[in-house]
Amino acid sequence: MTPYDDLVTATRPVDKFDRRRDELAESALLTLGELGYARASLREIAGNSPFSHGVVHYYFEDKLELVIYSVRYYKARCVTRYDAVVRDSTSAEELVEAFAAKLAQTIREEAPMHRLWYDLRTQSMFEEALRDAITEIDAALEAMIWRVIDRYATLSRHASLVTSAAAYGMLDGLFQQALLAYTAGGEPVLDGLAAQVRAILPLMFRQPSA
Amino acid sequence: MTPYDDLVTATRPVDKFDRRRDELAESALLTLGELGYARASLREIAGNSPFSHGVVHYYFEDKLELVIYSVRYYKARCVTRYDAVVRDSTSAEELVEAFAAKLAQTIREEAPMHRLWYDLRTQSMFEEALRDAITEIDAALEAMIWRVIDRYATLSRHASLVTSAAAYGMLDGLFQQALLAYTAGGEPVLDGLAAQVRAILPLMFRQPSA
DNA sequence: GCCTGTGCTTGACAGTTGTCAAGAAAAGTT
DNA sequence: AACTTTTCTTGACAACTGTCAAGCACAGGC
Repeated sequence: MTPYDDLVTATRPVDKFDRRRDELAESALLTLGELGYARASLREIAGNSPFSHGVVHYYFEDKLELVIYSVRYYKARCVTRYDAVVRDSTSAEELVEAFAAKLAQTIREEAPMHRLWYDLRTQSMFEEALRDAITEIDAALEAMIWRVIDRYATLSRHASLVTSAAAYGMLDGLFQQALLAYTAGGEPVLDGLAAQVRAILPLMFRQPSA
Repeated sequence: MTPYDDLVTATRPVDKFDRRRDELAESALLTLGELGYARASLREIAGNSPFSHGVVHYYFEDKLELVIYSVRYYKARCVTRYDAVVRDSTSAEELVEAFAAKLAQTIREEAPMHRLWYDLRTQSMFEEALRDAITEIDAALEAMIWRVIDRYATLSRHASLVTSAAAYGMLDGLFQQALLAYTAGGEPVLDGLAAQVRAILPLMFRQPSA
């Protein structure tokens, strides 16, 4: 770390360090997603990476820091998952359709990551050290869902009947249920999720009298 | 086990055996609820019981069998939790009110058991050996919720707009959210849960035009 | 070409885990 | 009272865990 490095780009050395952390996080997510938090040992994690098991303590304080860093690293990317849908939809019906499809797609394509998320969120009820990070990510996910709900309200010209927390809680429940069923039963259940969302989202808004 | 024992009561020895299993399960639930599935060791479990750590393998094949037996033992009691509410309510409003209160109460009084349940359900996505038992209990919980929904439909004379699975998924999501918040923030959040349920349950039925 | 510091590997550590066998203790039978 | 069976405890086992220190490899600066 020479002085003029800092002149060129103020955060160069940190960046290099952080790039390795990201690389490790990416590898860790593979194993964590496969085995879950409790059963993913550092040796197993390192085994699925280009590095040896000792390297973790060069880049992270302990296992917990690696896990938290990893899940933050993942979730940072995916809290914008529905933003394109929100932006591009031009009618409430189109929005619901695209949103439901995207929900099913992410289960299909990233089931292990979602399993890991629910695992960590549940562990945070037993392990206080996890709580802050989980709470923060959960809030970001709630905000993500609310952008969908709010957009629906705008497009349909109907005020939402539910709070942000309630909308997130309910949709998250359906999502988790679908993930569980998908894990046991595979592909077929995803159509059910889409159908559920199509049926339920409109109920959160003032109904056209019928 | 003498022959005439079987004459007196056909299942006597089994019952005695099972009574000890229940006793062990009850102790195990204490520790499991406190530490979660992964961190609750057999020694810790036995430590919170009148027995020593070796006794587990006299009554159970392995740790998994003990855990599954324990959670089954607990859930068998509590899938009837809302039946009195269902039976005694004489109006839809009264039903919602009593149901919401009961939901909050069970978080207040049995939070560790609920944490354990969600822990095990999540672990079942990683550990196939858990899946059958979890699936079965989950179905029983869904049926429990449906009895409430169905009763509401009868009392309010409005057909339900959601399926059994959807109703369970949504309410379970809200419940889990409240449990998480309660674990971090305590008592105050429970009022929020009751309010949410009051607001949301009616949305699952055909609305009075408004 | 030597030297220094960063990056990484290796091997060991102390502690914990589920499991089980050997036998003590208790209960039941004759 | 002698003997059998059931019940339970103790102590050991191999495997596995997170952690960390010692040292190798290899870059860049002199």
